[in-house]
Amino acid sequence: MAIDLRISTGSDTPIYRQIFEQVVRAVADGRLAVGEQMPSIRSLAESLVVNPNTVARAYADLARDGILDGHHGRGVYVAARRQVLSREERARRLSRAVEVLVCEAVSLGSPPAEVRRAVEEGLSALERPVQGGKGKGGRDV
Amino acid sequence: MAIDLRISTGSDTPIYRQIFEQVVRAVADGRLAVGEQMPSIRSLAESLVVNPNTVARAYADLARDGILDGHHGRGVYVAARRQVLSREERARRLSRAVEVLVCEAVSLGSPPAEVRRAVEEGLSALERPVQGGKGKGGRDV
Amino acid sequence: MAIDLRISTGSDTPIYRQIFEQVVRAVADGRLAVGEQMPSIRSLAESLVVNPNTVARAYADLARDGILDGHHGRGVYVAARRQVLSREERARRLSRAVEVLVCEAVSLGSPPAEVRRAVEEGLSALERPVQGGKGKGGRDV
Amino acid sequence: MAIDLRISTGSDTPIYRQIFEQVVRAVADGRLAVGEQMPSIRSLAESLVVNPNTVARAYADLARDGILDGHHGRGVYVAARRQVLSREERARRLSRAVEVLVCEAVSLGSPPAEVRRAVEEGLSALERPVQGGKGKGGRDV
DNA sequence: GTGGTCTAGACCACG
DNA sequence: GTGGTCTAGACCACC
Repeated sequence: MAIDLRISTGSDTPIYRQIFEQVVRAVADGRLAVGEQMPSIRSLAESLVVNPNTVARAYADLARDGILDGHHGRGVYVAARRQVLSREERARRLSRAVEVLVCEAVSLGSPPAEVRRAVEEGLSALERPVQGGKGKGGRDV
Repeated sequence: MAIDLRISTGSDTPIYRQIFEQVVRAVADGRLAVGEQMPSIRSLAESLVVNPNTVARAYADLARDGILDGHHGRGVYVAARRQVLSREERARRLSRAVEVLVCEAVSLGSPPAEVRRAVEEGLSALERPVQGGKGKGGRDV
Repeated sequence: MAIDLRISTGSDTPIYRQIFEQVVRAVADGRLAVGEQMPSIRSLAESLVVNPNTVARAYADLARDGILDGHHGRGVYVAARRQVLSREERARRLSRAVEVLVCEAVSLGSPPAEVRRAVEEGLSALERPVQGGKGKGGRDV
Repeated sequence: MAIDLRISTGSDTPIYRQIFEQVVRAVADGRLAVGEQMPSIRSLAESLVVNPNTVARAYADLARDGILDGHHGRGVYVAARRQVLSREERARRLSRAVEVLVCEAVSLGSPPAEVRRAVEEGLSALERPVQGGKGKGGRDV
């Protein structure tokens, strides 16, 4: 199998977004090579036990962002990586994401050191291969 | 000084959440002092041109998290800081927030170093409370 | 089995709070098992003849306290039990609840012994979970 | 001074109720003797720094329950103690108050032992003279 | 179909 | 005047 996806129905992240993010990450990691064929929408939906519409939405978002290509009946492929966002836009989105994190930390009363530790932990997982589900555990309801 | 709030109706962040976040940050920054009275639900709703229920929801969430304290007929006040959630719950929420950030970073193609820099920038605002300037003339509410 | 809820509109306890309390007790009693699906907001609202928002508020409060877990488009489920609040916060809330009870007892002229007896009676329901009887034919929702 | 009242504006118990309950308790304790004159509405309101309407409401509730008597221009007096509620009604109210406490305990995840301890603590304060404010601290906003 | 957000406006409790 | 509760009904996101 080309890619190992884990979705968690217990997460508050929508399933289509989880698929999106994990594919993006797999491409970034090199676990999915440029030109490689993705599983079809229906087969992936079946193996993940989710609605095909959900997979279709993830694939559509990935195609929109230039990570995947095709899906006109001949299969879906990993596209050549290219920057779709300007440097400014990327910085804006990153700092918005950080803002959300910091706000959560402040509202929790977590000190900066605790935030840094959590961020390092989150980032460290980035550079190592995935070794299982993340979040609250897959398929928990 | 009260507080200068700005909301954007076009954002994908709900209005009540925008209010929540801005109040949290204002309290963390020291722009809102403990014991200070917040604008009333009705007056804030009027100046933001949103429904009073929306403001009420934000205030209720802030009260639930121990940031504000509301009293029947007497207004809403900035509460003394206290830890409401258990250590486990805080860790759970913090790591979920980090995961969202990391996924966003990966999706943006931002390397870990860039994430760390952005986080440090976000955290730095917490460690240097506002020093009493009058601002640039934003619309106080 | 779902759950048999009854609300009274004439009570001074808000409807959303009545729902909250009954669900809490049902979970504590074992009448609602972890992972079990709750009736949908709309269907419960219809059978209780209240506004869906009222049920939604009760469900939201229950989710906030870690008793239920709701997912977009997939319904609301009984969550795994966990400690959400810090020890200090729990002690604070518990002692406030006790104070209300004691004041009521004093106002009623009930001696301490009577209060202790009533408390034991109230607590005993927690320690003997329901044993699977079908009830007396209450209107299940 | 005949009676020492402490009100806490930080409590979620209405001020008029706090006054009510403390007077009831003082009568039960014997700190207020039958026939003793109460401070006037306006003087009590002034010393507690609350609205006279609030004191008036408390006195009215106390008169309704047969704890106070008079206030037709000749002052308010502690009435002869008498049972105003039937045994059944008292039991019903007490068990409702216990129900609220138990529900709170369950939703907090506090075990029965913790509840018993908190109740004992609350009851023990009953039999000793008051030695200061209770709750979150008087006059805190 | 599900839950989440927002608006509009009513009514009540508290001070 | 304040905040809290409830209703009615709209629109959106997710599955």
